[in-house]
Amino acid sequence: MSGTVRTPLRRDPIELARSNWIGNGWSDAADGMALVTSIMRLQQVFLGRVEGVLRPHGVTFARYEVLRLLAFSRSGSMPVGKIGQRLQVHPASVTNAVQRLEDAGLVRREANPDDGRSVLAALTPKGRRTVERCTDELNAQIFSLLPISLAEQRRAFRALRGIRQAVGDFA
Amino acid sequence: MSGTVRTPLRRDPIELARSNWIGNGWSDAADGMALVTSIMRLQQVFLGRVEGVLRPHGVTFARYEVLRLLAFSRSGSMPVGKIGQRLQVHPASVTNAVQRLEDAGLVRREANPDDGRSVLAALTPKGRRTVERCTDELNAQIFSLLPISLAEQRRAFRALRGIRQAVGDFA
DNA sequence: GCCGTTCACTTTGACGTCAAAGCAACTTGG
DNA sequence: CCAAGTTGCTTTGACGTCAAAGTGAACGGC
Repeated sequence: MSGTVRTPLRRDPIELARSNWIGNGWSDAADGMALVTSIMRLQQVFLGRVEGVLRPHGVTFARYEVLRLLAFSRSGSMPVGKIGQRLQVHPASVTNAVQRLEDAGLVRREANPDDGRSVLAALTPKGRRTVERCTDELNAQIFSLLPISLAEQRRAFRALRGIRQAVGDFA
Repeated sequence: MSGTVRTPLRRDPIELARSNWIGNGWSDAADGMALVTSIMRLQQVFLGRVEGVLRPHGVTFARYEVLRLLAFSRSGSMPVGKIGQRLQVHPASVTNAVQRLEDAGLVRREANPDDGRSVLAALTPKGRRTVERCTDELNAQIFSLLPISLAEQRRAFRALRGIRQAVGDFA
């Protein structure tokens, strides 16, 4: 969709919605609506950019996150269920991602010797090379180039972390 | 998935990732990574909550946004292309949403008398009743109850708006 | 007045996400 | 020690999103 918006809109559509909210007597919800909507929109923007960087490497953001997590782990492998907990995604999504990563030769499935129900996902050498390259590009092209100051990034992060904590994302 | 996370994680997984970033010498990208990841995660959380509120009304968030936009318009109708621009979503997504809203009797498609290529989506009375009920519930159950102060909501909104503007979301 | 281009929308296909159901392995109470 | 319940993962189905291709209407230059 990024490529579809020919002309940037004159006025911020979220400010417009906020005005409409206030005009309808919903002032007490206007700021929350604006914040939630902003988050929705930015997720869409960032996801598009991130996938643009990752596409040449043949991975999506969901799969990159799995690779990244495995690369940080001591052994380079982890039970599928634990991946889901750490990334906070549905088990079915992890199954899907690991399946495709395995098809691409970036990950190998192994039996868990400690638990016959569990499946380990293990990084292959190719997977490790891929994740390092992807990380370098994401850092260089996106994460280190956000168009607001570091101080503002940290402030925004802290505010959002407050929400995440309050909704029970972590203790 | 909300219902799938049994136990909140001990430590914030994003803080963990941030530590790993710094430990790997990617300090200049760590804050950006943390902010982007937070946005991704919160989108998931809020989308889940919003859809939970809307589900009993038989609409999804994507469809609700279309209804809400139409309800704010003078005539209660709008070309589908303009809907896509205002909501900043791909034309195919609008086609999809309008199709399902029409199937549910919440919207009617009409020819645009001014342009034979264009299709108008027009709110039906049932659509208008639905969107008002949905808005009331979203306001009461989500937007007016965010677990950070109004001041923090506004600060976070402004920081995120700065990003949205910088990436060309609006002029 | 025509032809080529642009524009508005739709269709198709790939992908990720969640919910719910299914299955096999592990655990627990009696 | 076995039946009942729980846990870890997979499968299936519905939905939204984007990219790319397709269709038909409108426009613009000659």
